[in-house]
Amino acid sequence: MTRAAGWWLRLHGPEYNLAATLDSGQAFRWKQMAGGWEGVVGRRWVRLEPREDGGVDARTAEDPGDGAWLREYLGWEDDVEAIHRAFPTGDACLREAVAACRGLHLLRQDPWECLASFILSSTKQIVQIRRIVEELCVRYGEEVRAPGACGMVKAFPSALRLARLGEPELRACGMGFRARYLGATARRVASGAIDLAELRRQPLAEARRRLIELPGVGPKIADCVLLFSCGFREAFPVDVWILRVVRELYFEGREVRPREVEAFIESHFGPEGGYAQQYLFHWRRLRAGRVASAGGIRAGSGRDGV
DNA sequence: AGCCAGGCAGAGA
DNA sequence: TCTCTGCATGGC
Repeated sequence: MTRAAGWWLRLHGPEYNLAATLDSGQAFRWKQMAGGWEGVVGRRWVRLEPREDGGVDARTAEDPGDGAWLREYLGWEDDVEAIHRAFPTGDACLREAVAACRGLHLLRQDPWECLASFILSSTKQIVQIRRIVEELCVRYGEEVRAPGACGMVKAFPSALRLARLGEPELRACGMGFRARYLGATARRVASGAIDLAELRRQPLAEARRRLIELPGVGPKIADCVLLFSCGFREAFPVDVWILRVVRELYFEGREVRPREVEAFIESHFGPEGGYAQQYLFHWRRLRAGRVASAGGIRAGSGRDGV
């Protein structure tokens, strides 16, 4: 339906958790504003508001059509109850994590935006990744129609656009040594040396190999792209938070080697491991008070309290 | 003030 | 194959 200020779309479904989904380190551009979340999906500005019944109201600046693009992006059709049933039985730790962020969905993002964002993520805190990505968009993204005084926001800049920039222009966004990796990978994507849209149609191992060939992309970032944009739900990115939480929950806090942790992960979590990973990651960060949208449930000073 | 951050690449063993 | 180190920048 349409109104003077734009278009509305109503998504019906049980218990979709916008805060947990949009503020769990999968995507970096969503802003919580006046009880809703505002961001850009592809070339569309979107405002999402949670509904009492668990559904979501979406406001757009232009005709959203049937909204299939938004349902796709939000992972709306993912049957999370079935996914929970696929988790290892008897894993009480995982059940607690699921309970703490019920309604969290994995997103299906644009592969280029996801890849570029995670190249910028290495040894950066999420708050800082947000700032760098925002700066990159403000400087080099194309305008997208939006409500408000300004009337527009910026899309995520294309690979071609970034490929044509020099390293100093990228560094100006505050990304430091990652500028060389982002520029080099942008050139590989822009030249057609790799087809990101094709990855989802390849076997996971093959897609992963292709991604790791890119400058600045190793196993962790490859897994993020596979999980957050290609729909490979068995992909399991292992970062410092996952290392920490898996050691705490399954190794009594012992400083076991990453190799050993990865072997455990591979044998334990199964085909929906990617979802399990996201629950554990977000739950652990909630507990550490590192999630802005958590508001009232912040734990103490924000330092890690075991 | 000093440690750490959704890691990766290159060097050397 | 593995371990170690440098890398830019800024939050806490």
